[in-house]
Amino acid sequence: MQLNRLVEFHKTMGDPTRLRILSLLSNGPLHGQAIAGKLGLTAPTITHHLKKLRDINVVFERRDKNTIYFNLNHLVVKQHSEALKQLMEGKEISMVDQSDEKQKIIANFFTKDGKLKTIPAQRKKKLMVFEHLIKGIEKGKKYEEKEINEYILQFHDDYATIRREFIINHYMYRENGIYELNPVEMWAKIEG
Amino acid sequence: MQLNRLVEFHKTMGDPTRLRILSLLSNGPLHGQAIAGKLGLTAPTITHHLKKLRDINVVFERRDKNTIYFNLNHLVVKQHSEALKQLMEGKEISMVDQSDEKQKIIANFFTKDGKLKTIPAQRKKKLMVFEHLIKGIEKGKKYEEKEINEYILQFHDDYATIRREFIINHYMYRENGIYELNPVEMWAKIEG
DNA sequence: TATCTAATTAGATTAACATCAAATCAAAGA
DNA sequence: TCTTTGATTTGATGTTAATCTAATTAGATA
Repeated sequence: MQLNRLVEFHKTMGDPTRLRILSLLSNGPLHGQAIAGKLGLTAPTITHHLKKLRDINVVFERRDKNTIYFNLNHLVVKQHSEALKQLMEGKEISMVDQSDEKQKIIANFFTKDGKLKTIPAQRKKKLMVFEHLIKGIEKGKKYEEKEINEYILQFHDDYATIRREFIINHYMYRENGIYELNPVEMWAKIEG
Repeated sequence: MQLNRLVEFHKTMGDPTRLRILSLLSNGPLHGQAIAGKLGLTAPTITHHLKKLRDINVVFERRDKNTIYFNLNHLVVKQHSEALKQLMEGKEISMVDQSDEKQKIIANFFTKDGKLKTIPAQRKKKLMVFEHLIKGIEKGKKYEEKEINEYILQFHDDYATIRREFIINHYMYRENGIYELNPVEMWAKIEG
């Protein structure tokens, strides 16, 4: 987890209007005007806040005709909450003041706001990146394919490819459309 | 959990300097000048940030001679992380838009930033307040007395009284100085 | 094509806030 | 009492950000 991302996350959550928007979305998708109405604010204000919420990937949108429905992405919230708790337990902020070789390689493939620039071509590096991505997935929890897609989307548009790679390299397994994290021993080995 | 408190918490966490201070404190207490030195900032700046961190009870201080050592309070961080996750799961923001009778009584005993104004004299109300306070304690986890004190301190100065009440009314039990939450069935009953 | 609807952008206003230098405060020790 | 040391307060400065109104864009439908 990068310090920057964590700061942006909390800065975004530190506003009553945005928390209320998320609270509304927790009951299901809504379109902009509905949100504006329920909160007694104007449409531009809602657009403003939704942009910030999108920036940290905690909401995403689906279009239907002229109307855009905004959806909540629970996973991203959980991931950041976890990161903060770990920071409090003395865990290092990686890829910022970390000089470790492996961390440096990984950092090269991400933008400063945490997006994956490209999927590495080299197998070894690719696996390092996947191991990093998988960190937000909880052990022992069952995920719908849709949830996995939304989770990956915060890092990269091509969620289908990456989701497939998670399976191929045994980071996760799938059963009847339900995904779950594999134990570490099963993951593809990074040689060298 | 009140919306205001959650907003203040996240606003406070949404600053790189403050996250770095907390990261430093996770390795043990430090005094102001030490923090300033490590972060390359001036003393007034550190004072400024520590005040904000104290406001949300995520740090507390102990004096030794002329020097003030700042300590991290893990529990409060965990509590707020949990509250946010629950908000995302559709749980209501209590005591804000909640009209429920019981919630109203409780709300009367707290300031808008979550401090307990007084310990209720009436037994029934007192128990309601205790049930509210205990919400940040994790089931099945063992706590040192010191941790319990620090946890209570975020609500009220007289942590000794309240800690004792927790035991008397069977919200928690103590064994060899280690505290743990009791199952709900054991708690004192609120009649009426 | 003209029109309706939902969302966004632009620009303005106002409030909050991070940081620093200089001044002040408070406890300890000489 | 005087000095030292660590922490805080004050005031200034520059920046970020929440919200609104008015104007604009972009799809959909008639």
